[in-house]
Amino acid sequence: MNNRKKKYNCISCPKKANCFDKLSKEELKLVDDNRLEIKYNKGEIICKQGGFAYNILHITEGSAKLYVEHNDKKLILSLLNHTDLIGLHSLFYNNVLEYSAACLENSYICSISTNIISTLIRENIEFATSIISTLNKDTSRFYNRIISLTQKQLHGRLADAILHFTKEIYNSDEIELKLSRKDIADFTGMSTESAIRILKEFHNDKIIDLDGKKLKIISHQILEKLSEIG
Amino acid sequence: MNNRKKKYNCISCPKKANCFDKLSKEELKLVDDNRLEIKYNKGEIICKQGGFAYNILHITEGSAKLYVEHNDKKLILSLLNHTDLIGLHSLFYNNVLEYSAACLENSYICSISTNIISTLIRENIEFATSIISTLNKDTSRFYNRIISLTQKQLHGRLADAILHFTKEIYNSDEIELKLSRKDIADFTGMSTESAIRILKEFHNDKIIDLDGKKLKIISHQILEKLSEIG
DNA sequence: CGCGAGCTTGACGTTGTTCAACTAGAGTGG
DNA sequence: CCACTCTAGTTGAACAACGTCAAGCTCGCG
Repeated sequence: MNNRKKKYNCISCPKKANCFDKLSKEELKLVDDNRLEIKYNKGEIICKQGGFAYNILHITEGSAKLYVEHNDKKLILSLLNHTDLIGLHSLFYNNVLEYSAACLENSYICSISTNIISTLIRENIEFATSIISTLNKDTSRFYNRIISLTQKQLHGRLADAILHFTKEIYNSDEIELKLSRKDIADFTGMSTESAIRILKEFHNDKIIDLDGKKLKIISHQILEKLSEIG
Repeated sequence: MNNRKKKYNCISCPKKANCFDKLSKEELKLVDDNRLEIKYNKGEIICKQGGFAYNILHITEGSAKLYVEHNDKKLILSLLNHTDLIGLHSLFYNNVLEYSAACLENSYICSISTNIISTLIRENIEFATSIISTLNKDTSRFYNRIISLTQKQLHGRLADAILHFTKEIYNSDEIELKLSRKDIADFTGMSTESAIRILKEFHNDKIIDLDGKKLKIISHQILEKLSEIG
């Protein structure tokens, strides 16, 4: 499996997901020997809803969107970066993926067989509890998403999205979005036109400063308020 | 802790959640010795969003609704019966609950300290993987819920709900709902009035037969179609 | 018998989508 | 270098979906 030169290796990889910190050097070596490193271009699909879930994916470099599809409509559930693993939700449950993921920029993805991960879970209880912790963190994000999407109106949903991007994804008030307007609409569960209209409204009302994909928060206070009142 | 007479005991309990099948008799004894059995009346709250998550709850008899609250509005995420455990999503992650649960009828609830469950997870890897499986099954239900709630219109959402109740909760085409009209609305993310109107529409169109809380499916086909087209 | 909670109905207003047209910018081939 | 095309982004108007409000109803219960 090691027939291609890899850019990273698991033992020294500075971007490995948290749960891998629980693994010994020998265990990391096992992962390293059994992974593939794949380069994807912007827009390419990493894994597909309805397909087999044989691998756990890790974004070593780049970023991706995770989404579910229904009748040609998409809902982006989350944005992924190197802190996330894709596919954990199929472990010990089913081997069919319930979501798709696609790259938002050119990315390097590590692919590890679920067998390897399952084996490590069975052999290293610290790793196992860390996986449970990771799963539950994901679920926690779901609760926030589902409240936002079902209980709030467009302005509240968009405020949530902007706060999520700046606080949790980029950790900066001034960001360069990798999402298209349609992606923003798919993330907030509204039509593209509505997303554009409200973004412009926020801009005109000096809540944000928006120039193409450059976004800067001007008033945290108003965004938080909009998020709260829904 | 054993100062009150209990109606059930873990070793012989016919209704224990699946993951407890992985425990030895000694381990089940440990659970049995460290649990409380509490009788709740219909409508009473079992656990509260924002409160501490010190216990894992199991519905030994009865049923409950699990919901999230935001600005006085509720969204019922799922209906619970004896196959479910409440509180697993806080394990190894945080000790604050992200949802509430309330009884839909008079119920017996077992309360087990998360410490006991954590210990068992660390000591019994089959139990641990079974917990992961349970968590992932829950997440899978979330995917369906979030698609239903965000991508479908009222008729599709209500069709989803009816199919869910009959197929997954009661496993019968003819059921006696324990939910009020408002609960149905909270489950499908619509106003009470809309829920009533569309239920009546389904009744008039001979898709279901509805008399108070007695519900019978007449046309699976149309319900499935409505669910599909959204 | 009267009270109150849950249920039901119709009228109306708001929210958000759809549709169609238009614009700007990036890539392509002659 | 200039049409040409293609895609993403933008705008306004019409329309549909859905919630809100207010009123009336029903049924169980004290």
